[in-house]
Amino acid sequence: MPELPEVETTRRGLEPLLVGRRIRTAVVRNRAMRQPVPRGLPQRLQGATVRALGRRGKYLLFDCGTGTLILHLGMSGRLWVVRDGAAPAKHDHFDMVLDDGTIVRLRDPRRFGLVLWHAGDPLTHVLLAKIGPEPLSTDFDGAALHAATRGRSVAIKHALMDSHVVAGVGNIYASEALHRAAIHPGTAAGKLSHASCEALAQAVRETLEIAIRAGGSSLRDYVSSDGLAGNYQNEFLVYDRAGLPCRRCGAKIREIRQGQRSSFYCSRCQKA
DNA sequence: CGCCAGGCCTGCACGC
DNA sequence: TGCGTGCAGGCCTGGC
Repeated sequence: MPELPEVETTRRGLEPLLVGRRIRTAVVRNRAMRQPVPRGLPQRLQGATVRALGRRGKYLLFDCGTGTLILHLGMSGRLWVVRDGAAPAKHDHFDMVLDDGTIVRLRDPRRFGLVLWHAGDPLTHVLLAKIGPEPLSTDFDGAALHAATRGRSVAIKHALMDSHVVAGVGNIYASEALHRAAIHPGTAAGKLSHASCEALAQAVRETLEIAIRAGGSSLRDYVSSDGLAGNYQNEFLVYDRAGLPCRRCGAKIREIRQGQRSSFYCSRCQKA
């Protein structure tokens, strides 16, 4: 479930159910995530009231007053609300039981996700401190993208996925935004003009906003649960559309490998 | 069996 | 020396 639109969709879905609620108990069934889940986490959470549910990049931030639960969904993580008290399944590693009996449950088969605790300002956490501008904020625009890419020879697709350049853009939405801006994914980031950076920053913003409006994308391992089903996968311009016609010009979408990740683009719309 | 998958970190060799 | 870069590999499970 993991790029910014999916995380934001999750955040928006959980926020009204969570904020103001007390956490009755928390259960950790498997500590072996990308980093070990802190041993004392259930004790920290027990009795805490969730004051706010925020997001920075792909990280969800549960403000508990005395500290923050930092949660990342990795590649295969999903966070949803269980209302019927259903028994946890194989990869359900973490539960928060609220004072009204609902359960917020994390399922993450690959365990690339994170469940951490941080006392104080979460933005000072080592994993968050150096993250670049939020793409939907005014901090991110053509000038910011231009400044962040000067002198860099890396492919722009790669740069977009670099969280230090801009937060929250992953493999799907990098390809999508580049198509929207008519920029070839292999273009050296530092060669982009001011105008191209402006177009690309705008395209990143539009792509993410449209995807959020669609509730994010639902791929392969998605399990429908709580009205959190996303639909943006039906609107992909290029992602996973190799060989299919470009929605804009009709030329065949191509697939290449960049840094061991798949990139998709239209060779007619997106010039090198 | 091998390959692939929405993330992200580390280590290495290399060039400037 | 120190960076940026482009790789490879690792962390895991599951689907094809």
